[in-house]
Amino acid sequence: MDYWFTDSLPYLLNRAGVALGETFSKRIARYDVTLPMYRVLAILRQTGPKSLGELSSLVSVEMSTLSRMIGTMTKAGLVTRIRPPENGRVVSIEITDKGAALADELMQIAMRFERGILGDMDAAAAHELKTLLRQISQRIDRL
Amino acid sequence: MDYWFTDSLPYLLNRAGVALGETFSKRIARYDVTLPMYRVLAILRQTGPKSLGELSSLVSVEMSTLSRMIGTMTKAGLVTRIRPPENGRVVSIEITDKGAALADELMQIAMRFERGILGDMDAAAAHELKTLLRQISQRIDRL
DNA sequence: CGTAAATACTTGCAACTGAAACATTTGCGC
DNA sequence: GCGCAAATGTTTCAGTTGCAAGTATTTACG
Repeated sequence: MDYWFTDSLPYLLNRAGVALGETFSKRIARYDVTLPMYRVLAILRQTGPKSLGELSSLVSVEMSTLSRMIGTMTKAGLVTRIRPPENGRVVSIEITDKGAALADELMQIAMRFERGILGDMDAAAAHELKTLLRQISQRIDRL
Repeated sequence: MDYWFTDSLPYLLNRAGVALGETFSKRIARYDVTLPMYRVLAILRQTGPKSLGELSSLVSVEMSTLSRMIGTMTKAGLVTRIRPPENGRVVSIEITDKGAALADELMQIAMRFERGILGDMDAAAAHELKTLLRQISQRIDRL
């Protein structure tokens, strides 16, 4: 057998992803935000308003799930749903001041978290890793 | 701001992981196996019987979830639960012949799938990627 | 040896998820 | 313009998940 499952890319990717996600989730739990919520906030904060569909693909979350999530985030005062006059079937999600402040705070935590993990890793290697991950995503999309 | 969320490691990792998982899940759906089930089968097939706890950490799935999953896999005749005489509180999960045959078939698909993604990527780069992913997991475990 | 603590797993329950059905708005062909 | 198909979100419902509590077995300790 020339194939070893625990050396396969999907396995290693999942393992690292789950571990990272779980650990980071704990760090932000006290802000009453889940990891996907943080991702939404960070993206809105750094790239401005987005439609549900755009957000869905950016954060890799099903649209139905995201729709509900935006509902609870709206109740929490972190984002607002806006129906743009020029296109009535789109919903534009915008971050509130409160949401932006929270995003800033959480991104500080994320920065430190990432440094803690990549910290003593060769900077070039870290960059290489990210480049490869981007390539993987692209290749799958084209598949 | 010297931090760009969509360039962060957890984001890129999640994005690639979700995309890979979704695509591969579709490829094995017709065998009536979910992705986590495939992982269980592959590990059992390649490394022999495992306790629930071991499996849980190997496949990154909660033990309660896994316990139920093993239940349905047992009903499907893919694995068996065995209570070893020497330690009655452990449950040893063993793969059946049917499960082994399925695992072999699915691993062939996984092999081709991985080749399709890493195919035209530099072999050294692919290896580097895996090494880095392993390092990430280790660093988090120690965190 | 008997009881308390630890280990390993299972189950109950509330919350969450994904697929399908539904609703609304837009654009296209005529 | 009018009807119909496509685009975009929302809601419903059945199935799944994770946490906490429960059960069973083994180990430790007085």
